[in-house]
Amino acid sequence: RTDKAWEIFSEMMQMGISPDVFTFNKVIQAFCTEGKLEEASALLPRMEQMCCKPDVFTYNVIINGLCKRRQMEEAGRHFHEMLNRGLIPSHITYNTLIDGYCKSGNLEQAFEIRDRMRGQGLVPNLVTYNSLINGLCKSARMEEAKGLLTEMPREKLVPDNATYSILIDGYSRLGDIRGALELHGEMVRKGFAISVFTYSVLLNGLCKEGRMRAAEEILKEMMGKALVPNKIVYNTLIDGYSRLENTEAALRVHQEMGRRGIIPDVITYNALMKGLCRGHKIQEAVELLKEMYGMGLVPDTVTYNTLIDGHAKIGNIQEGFRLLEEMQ
RNA sequence: CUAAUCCUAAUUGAGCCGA
Repeated sequence: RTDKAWEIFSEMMQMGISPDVFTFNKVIQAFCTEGKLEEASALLPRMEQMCCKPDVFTYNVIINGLCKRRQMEEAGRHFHEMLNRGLIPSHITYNTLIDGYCKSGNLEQAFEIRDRMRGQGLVPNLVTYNSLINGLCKSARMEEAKGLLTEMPREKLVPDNATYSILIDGYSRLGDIRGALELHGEMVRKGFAISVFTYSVLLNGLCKEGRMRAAEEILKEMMGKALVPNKIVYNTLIDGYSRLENTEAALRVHQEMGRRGIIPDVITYNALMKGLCRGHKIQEAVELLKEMYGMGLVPDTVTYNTLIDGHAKIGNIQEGFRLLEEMQ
């Protein structure tokens, strides 16, 4: 809501209340999260003339906005700009850049930033490790990822739920369910407080492999620890059953989530429709479209693509085109 | 208010590219 933020910001200036660094940082952050990075950068000179110099937070926010949009060259420029201004980058500055480079697939540069961080006397922390491990996992470099995990205790760092879920997800996406389950077993053995989030990652891995029996077991284990499944957990299971065209089971999970008072979202319905379409139960899928509307949910591109694809696959091109028009 | 604002992990479609 940059519009609103900007409005209030202007209003406070009109009232003669001068903004401070904090105020500016918030406005800049708002622009960044909306992807209006030009506007965000344009505020730097303005804040200087109005009240104050940009601080490390200011730069972190901007660099993060650029990293999130994979504009790494520009992020690097801002990083150097902050150095030129005599500002000392923090852990967060470095972590932000490391994550950005990892997500852009430039692991080399990510590690270089880590070294630079060390050179400045800053010790890589948990987020640094998690970001790098994530980068390695996404590049299918599991050995090195695991290597970083084992290196953590030497740095007096304790892996957290993010660390484990990153690795479990990494193994899962490479089809290495054993590796994923092994890590899970390690957490259980250690008596680690596994979160619902982490469970959902493992469940997703099992579901993608069609291991629904195992998934149900893990779900039981989770609930046995008094953890409450959330929407994502249910959506994941529905997707798993849908991939196997087990529409009965998918619908059963859908009902179960309703019984537990969890409101389905667009993803829930998209996953259900996928199963029905694959099982050639297109009519039922279309029924769900109505049900969605009834719940105040707005079908998205995925919804329509699923249905159009379903119709196309059974040769009902005409209905496919009708849906195409309906979505426009 | 202010030990305030900034960093890391999960769920849905089709197509394209690649093997």
